[in-house]
Order: sequence, then C-alpha cells, then structure tokens
Amino acid sequence: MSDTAVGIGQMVRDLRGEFPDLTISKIRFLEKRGLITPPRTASGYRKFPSEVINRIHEILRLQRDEYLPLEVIQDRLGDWTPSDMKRTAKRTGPFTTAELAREADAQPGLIAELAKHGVLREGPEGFTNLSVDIVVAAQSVLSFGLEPRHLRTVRSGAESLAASVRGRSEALLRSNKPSSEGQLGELLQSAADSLSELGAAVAADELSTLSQP
Amino acid sequence: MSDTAVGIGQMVRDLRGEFPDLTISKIRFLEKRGLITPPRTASGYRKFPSEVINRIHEILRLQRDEYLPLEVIQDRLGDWTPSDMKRTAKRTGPFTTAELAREADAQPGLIAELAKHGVLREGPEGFTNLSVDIVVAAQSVLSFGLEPRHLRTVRSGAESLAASVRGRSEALLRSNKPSSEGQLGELLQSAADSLSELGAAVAADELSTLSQP
DNA sequence: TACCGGCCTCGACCTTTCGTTTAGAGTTGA
DNA sequence: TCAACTCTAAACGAAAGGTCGAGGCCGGTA
Repeated sequence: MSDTAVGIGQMVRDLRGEFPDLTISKIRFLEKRGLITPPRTASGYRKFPSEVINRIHEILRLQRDEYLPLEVIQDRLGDWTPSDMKRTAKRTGPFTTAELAREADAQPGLIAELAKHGVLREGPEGFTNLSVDIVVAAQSVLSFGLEPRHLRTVRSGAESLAASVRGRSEALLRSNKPSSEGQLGELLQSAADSLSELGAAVAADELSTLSQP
Repeated sequence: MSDTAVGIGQMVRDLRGEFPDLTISKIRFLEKRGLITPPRTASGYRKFPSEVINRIHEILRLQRDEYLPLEVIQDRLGDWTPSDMKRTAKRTGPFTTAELAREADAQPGLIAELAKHGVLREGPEGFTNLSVDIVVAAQSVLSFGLEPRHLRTVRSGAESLAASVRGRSEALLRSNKPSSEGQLGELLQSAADSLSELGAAVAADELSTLSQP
C-alpha cells in the first residue's frame, strides 16, 4: 500500500496491542543500543516505515518468547538490517530455490524435499522470507533423525488452523472498520503463537512417555 | 555406578572443564534460588550425587547456550528432576478431570472434548502437569474460533515426532554410558522446542495467505 | 501570535538478575 | 594439631534493561 511511515507515538500505540508495556522510551533505548535505526524527518523526528516496525516486532518477540538478551538479538538479526532491506527495496523479497538455500544455510536438495512433502510452498513469485524460517526450523527438527515426510502433519495442522482462522478473521473484518489491517496481522501472529505453544505442550507430553519406556 | 557423591569443591573442579568460570559460590547461589537441592551430610556439608550434577550441568548449559534466565530454567526443569520425580510423584501429582479443569482455569466439558479428540490423554493415574500446559494452550488456540477436532492434527504431528525421536534416543542411550539421563532430557527438550519453532513458522506462512485473499 | 501536544537529547536514576566478597565459625583428615 | 575445606548470612557490586525529568524544538490551530 502507501508508504505509511508513522511517528513514534502512533507506532507504539499500534504495537501495544501485542506488547502492552512497550513505551516510547524503550524504542529510543533500542535505537541507542543499535538494534534499530529508524530514518528521520528533516527536523529530526523518527519515522517508522513498516520494515522497521517489523523488525521491532521481531525484537520484542524474541525478547518475550525466547528470553534472548538484546545483544544476542542484535547478532541474530544482524543480517537483515535496514540497509539490507533497502537492497531488496520493494519487498522483503521473493527467493529462488538457490537463494532460499543460501539464505537458510541449507542444501538445495532439502528445499526440494520439503516442497515435495508440502511443508514448504513456492508462491507465484518464489519463496518468501517466511520460507526461510520454515527451512531453518525444519533443519533443526530433521537433526533429530526425522525425515521430511514426517513433517507433513505439521503442515496439515497449520492448514487446519488457517482455514478456521480465515473464517474467523473474515467475520472480524466485516464487523470492523477497514483500518483492521493491523488487527488482522495481530490476529495472525497471535494465532501462530498459540499454535506454537500448543504444539510445544503436546510434544512435551508425547515425548514424556520416553522417560518410562 | 557406585554412590559417588562428591563434595562441593571436587564437583566444581570436575565441571570446570566445560564451564571454566563455575565457582563454589555460584553453586550455593543456585541452591538459594531453589534450582538445586543437594542432600547434606550429618554435619551439614553438601553432597553431590550424579543426578544433582547432571541437573547442574543442564542448568549451566541452558544458561550458556540458550541464554535462559534462571527463573525460566527452573520452570522448564521443574518437573523432571530425575530423582525428585519419583520421590515426589504425589506432589506434581496426577489430576482428576475436575482438578485439571480448575488448574487450567477451564470448563470440565472442554477437558472431555479435548480427551475425546485425542489432544489430551489421561494416563493410568490421571492427568499430569503437562496436561495443564496442553489445556491452557488449547484454550488459547480455541479462542480463535477453532473446534477441538481441529487440534487432532497437532497431536498426530507430535506423535510422529515422538516416534522418531524415540528411535533416535534409544540409539543414543545404547551407545552411551547410563549417565545419559540428562542427555535424554536435553534431547527431549530440544526436540519439543524444535517442533514448536517449526509449527510457528509453518503456521505463520500458512496464515500469511490471509493477507491477500 | 500564542498555545499546546508531540517529539527531541542527555544525564541521572532505578530495578532486577546474577552472582562475589567478607566475616566468623564449624569440620575433616593426615 | 594444623591446613584445607565447608558452612551461613549479609553486604557489596556490576551489568542489563529501562524510566524519568529538565529544557528545548516542531507543527498544527485558533
């Protein structure tokens, strides 16, 4: 859509839905620590285009969900800094198979394998940056000796979730004013997080049977 | 295999190989925080049998490799303290349906529903504290408009993972000395974490299709 | 023009986490 | 007996992660 670069106050209000104790001073603090570098207006006001907001969202998520210290978050996010973002200017960029493999530090064969089993899906323009997350996570799971075909169930679980959330969110869209772009994203994120937690809880339970064979 | 319970000094020297800046005072600190409870001699000296040493090893690893704060480590390790589990089998206690509902702040009907669809399973002695996690997470997912039956796929995904990890971990157990109790727990936790991440990544990807309907 | 809310910087300050240090006293083994 | 080891309790402290307030600059608007 349009180049919606909001001010610091508005941005914080937007993110408060998911991170209730986010403050303006925390954002400034994150900049001082070098985790974000929002552009400025001529007069020195910070501007927040969506790439920066996404990055902030990811920083806060890593802090909240994975308890990572800011220094580690900085290392981990180091690659796709704003300057890198600008390299792919228009979007966070579709990837070809080869690019995706390089991006996720994986073998191209694995990409094909994951795609074959429906864990990964190539869009009309190629793979997205979400695909990178999937490949990285899949490699981690595969390191326990699983085969890609075992991961199909994960995809179908996600599909089931998506189908239901879709119905739900359309109702939400209808009943709300069109400004719910942000709300939808929020809903999506919450749903994904919830599924993640449920998956972790069920897996822990399932795996606990290993303790007493 | 003999009852090798060493003193605090010797134990610290042993672990210094892997954790060079481990100190006696840090061990005492961990006890004060409730992360370990080493038994004592008649005169009050701490003794460190291998279970406790394994637990300390795991605590230090989580701190070093996953940057987890001690409070989170305590939560995560709380249940499966190898020896604690057997001794205090009553405390972490099995729950009845009613108790589980109260514990997870849920309707008893939901418990039944989840059990019916295989998301939740009642053991021979009732529900466990892992069941509480599942119910809590499930409520969160259900708040997006899903029905319990949609969650079956989550369970089957977890089963698939468990089956494979089981094979993997048995091999690990065979090939290692019997002290790998801690390693098994570590493997389990890592596997659950990995699945969780994959689930989140795939769900995020799947849900991103909602953005352009 | 004056005003008001939003934003700016900078430095002081605060809280929590994760320990270390110190003082004083008891324990163990050669 | 002596040196090395261990105990507790409390004070101390460094680093992470912010918060707060003073003093001043923007930007609509009445």
